[in-house]
Amino acid sequence: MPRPRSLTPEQIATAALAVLDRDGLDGLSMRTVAQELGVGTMSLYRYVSDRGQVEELVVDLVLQAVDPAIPRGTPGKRLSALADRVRVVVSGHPAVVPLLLTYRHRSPSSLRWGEAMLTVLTDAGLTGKRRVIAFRAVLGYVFGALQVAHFGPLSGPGTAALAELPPEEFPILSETAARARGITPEEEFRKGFEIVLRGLGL
Amino acid sequence: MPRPRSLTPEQIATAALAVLDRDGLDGLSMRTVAQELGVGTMSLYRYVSDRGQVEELVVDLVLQAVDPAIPRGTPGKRLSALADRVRVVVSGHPAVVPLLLTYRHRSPSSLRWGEAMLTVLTDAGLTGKRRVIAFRAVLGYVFGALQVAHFGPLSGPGTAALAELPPEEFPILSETAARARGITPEEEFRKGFEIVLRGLGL
DNA sequence: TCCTGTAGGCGTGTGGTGTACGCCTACGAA
DNA sequence: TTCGTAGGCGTACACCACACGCCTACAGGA
Repeated sequence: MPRPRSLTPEQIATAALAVLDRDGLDGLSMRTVAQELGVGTMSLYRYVSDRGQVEELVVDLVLQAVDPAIPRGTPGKRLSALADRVRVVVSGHPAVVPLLLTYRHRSPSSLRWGEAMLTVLTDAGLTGKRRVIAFRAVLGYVFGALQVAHFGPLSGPGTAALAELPPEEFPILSETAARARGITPEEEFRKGFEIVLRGLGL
Repeated sequence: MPRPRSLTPEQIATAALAVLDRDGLDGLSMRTVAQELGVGTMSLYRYVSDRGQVEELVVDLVLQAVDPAIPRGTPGKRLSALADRVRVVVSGHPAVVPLLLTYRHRSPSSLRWGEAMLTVLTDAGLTGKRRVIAFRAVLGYVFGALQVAHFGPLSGPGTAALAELPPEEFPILSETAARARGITPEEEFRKGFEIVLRGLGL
């Protein structure tokens, strides 16, 4: 066999994540990733079929850092801990947030995390269609909340602008936005997830 | 004053939405929108500062179709109806889903909808920090669920692939995915939202 | 040691993108 | 009729993803 491969998918993912962390999503391109690896742009195509696959690799690399082991405690505590692990890991790489929903379902790490969540839901007595709905609702909340927090953080200019809205037209929205300043992303995510848990009866 | 303006923001939004509905998000570009309007590409820049503003216009155009009037019924019924109006409107233009979370907070129509949701939450007795958390959780669920449904519908190839996963490694995930086939987006969204409502005590 | 087939590295080219710049001109007011 | 303003937009540039095909590094066989 001639010419052993010189790049691993993991190296590509690591390089892409470095670019993402440094220059954001706009800075991510085949050129910049190749440059980060010290390799020609077209060489990347020996290892991935297109840009989407690079994004897929980087999403999985990030989610690999989520420990899928099932924590101890009540079902509610277990689910909270599993969900919060995703929040912690993702908040370390905010630029990947927009990619999460697109590639989540193709990431093996995400699948392992999903199996863990479903295991806890099953232990809690959920089966059949109810379990499907519960799992999808949790998915929607977790990834939706991460994106809402990313694109419009409570301690950001967006919320500040809402607080300045004319009170005669938006009385409650402006008041609520003013009240929101200072709530941390961690508290927002955790208490929001508690609402979902309560809805599940856990 | 010479040369009256020949394009309105609404016309631009309508043209962009037509492109989006016809050719999807990938088909949306300044060139295609200009062509749709029968105008030169650069002429658009007399009316918008960049592509992002076109996307903003189209998101608001879509959300304008959401009636922000507060429905009758219990608080739970009111919130469900308001949320479902968003789902119905958005499902008519699936290609805008990825744009929603990015531009939601700059859309006047979205603000009016938010004020309506908050009004119901307030009528139900929520105030202060609890109201902030509740509102953000609802936002996270609504927009997250729409995206989850868009990128990985239960009756789509993604879920079918999950059902084929090795049962020894993903016993519950594969079983749950198999059970998911045939659940409509409407049912998924509505029952998921009921979980959130129950968590809010409504 | 040399040869050779395979597959990695990547330069070049194509058709797309967003948008800066600056010319031409249609138009309303004087 | 003239003139100033602002709309319309052609051209150009930098960037993008990626198809194609050449060159060459390498491992195994002779």
